[in-house]
Amino acid sequence: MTPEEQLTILRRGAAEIINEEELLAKLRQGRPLRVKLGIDPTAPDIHLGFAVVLRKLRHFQDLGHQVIIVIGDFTGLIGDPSGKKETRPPLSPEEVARNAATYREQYGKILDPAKTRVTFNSQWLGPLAFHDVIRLAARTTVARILERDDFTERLREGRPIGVHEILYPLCQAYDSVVLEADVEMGGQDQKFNNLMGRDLQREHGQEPQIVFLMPILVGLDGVQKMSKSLGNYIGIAEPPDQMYGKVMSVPDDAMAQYFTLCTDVPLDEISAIGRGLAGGTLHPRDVKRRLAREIVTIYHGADAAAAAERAFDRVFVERDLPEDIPEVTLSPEDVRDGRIWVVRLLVLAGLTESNSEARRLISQGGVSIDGSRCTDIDAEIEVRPGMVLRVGKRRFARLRLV
RNA sequence: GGUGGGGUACCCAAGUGGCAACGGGGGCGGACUGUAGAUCCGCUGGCGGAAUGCCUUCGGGGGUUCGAGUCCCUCCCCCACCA
Repeated sequence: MTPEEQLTILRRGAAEIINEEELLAKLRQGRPLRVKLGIDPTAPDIHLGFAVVLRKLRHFQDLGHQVIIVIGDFTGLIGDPSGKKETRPPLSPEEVARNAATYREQYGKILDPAKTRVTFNSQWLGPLAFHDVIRLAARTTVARILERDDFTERLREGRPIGVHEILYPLCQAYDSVVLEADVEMGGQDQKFNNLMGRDLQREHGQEPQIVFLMPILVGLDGVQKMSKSLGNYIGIAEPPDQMYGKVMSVPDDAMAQYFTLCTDVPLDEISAIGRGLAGGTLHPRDVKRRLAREIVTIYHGADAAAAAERAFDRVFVERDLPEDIPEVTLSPEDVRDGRIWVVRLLVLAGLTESNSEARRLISQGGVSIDGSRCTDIDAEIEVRPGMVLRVGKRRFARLRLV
């Protein structure tokens, strides 16, 4: 494949490439490029937002390039300050190790493990002596580092900035030097850090890396970036049904971005979809169903996606019961004369956390038993095995008696 | 070392003697529908099988008061500015 063709593939979805000419020049060298991605091992599960970057790495791999994942077990001790409004508490070595292990398990769903090299930056950052760190720190200035948007903002708002946080970009940049990276991949919020790598490589007489930035995927709320801590994410290891449902809850406005960044649907087809939506010839729901199918297929296969769609329709479109309902066992002492108080029943079934919550849901009309709504807080329910309790649209339990 | 500002529920944030605690976000439920999308409405400490009922909660611990998030004492923690 010609370098120009490669560039076309790589460009898909990219937010910014600094810069394309240099990337093209590197591609023309005809050797496998070393494409680096630093991982901050804080969130243990890979979600679609993070997958955006991994998928781009996969594109590089498919074009014959080498991917190097740097698990930032050392920088993880700092916690990437990017985009953070506050200092992040450092992770313990145990946490870092556990999270790194999870990553190793999960990235194989996207990357080709045979073409992926995994490194830990404690390997080279750990042995540095304090005087090495000082020398490294001398390569840049406080003013330069404070240029970073998030630092500037925190400074202005009087929020704390730890001295160790200032070292973060330097550590990451040093990774690039050690690995002689040709390209550093990252989310858009990594721009500053990745540029620092470029500068530092130049100082070390290396050919500077290409800074390759992908957009930040918006989360399920449609506003904030997808992240584990905000709870607005779709994990790539989540079961198909759950994944499908979550994709269906993506706001309409975010669909185009998801198609571009999370699926392999060709770009011209995506813009055709966009036109169809704007012109009213395509129904947003159908488009979203397609999106959900595409995404679930990537991580679980076409069969699972089809099954997830059926399950979704069953529960949310037809308002029918799902096929698999968790069973709950009642013991005889919970039941008196074959009856039990609804509130108690819901709590015992684990459908509500407290009596108060159960009362609330009942009076709001959110509880039904065998399909008929129960609005009486005082109701005595005659228990029968196989009875199905439903709270809201999504919580179910089937009764079993001992 | 000095001065000043803070710690309230999942988060943000009001509240200077009557507080289970304004408001926003989030979450949950309902209606509607096009899906867990959009919009509108409601709920959002626990116990309590109906209470103007009881218990627990405003950084910790004491105290004043019929009554304290609110006043007093003390301790802990965070931040900024000056040096």
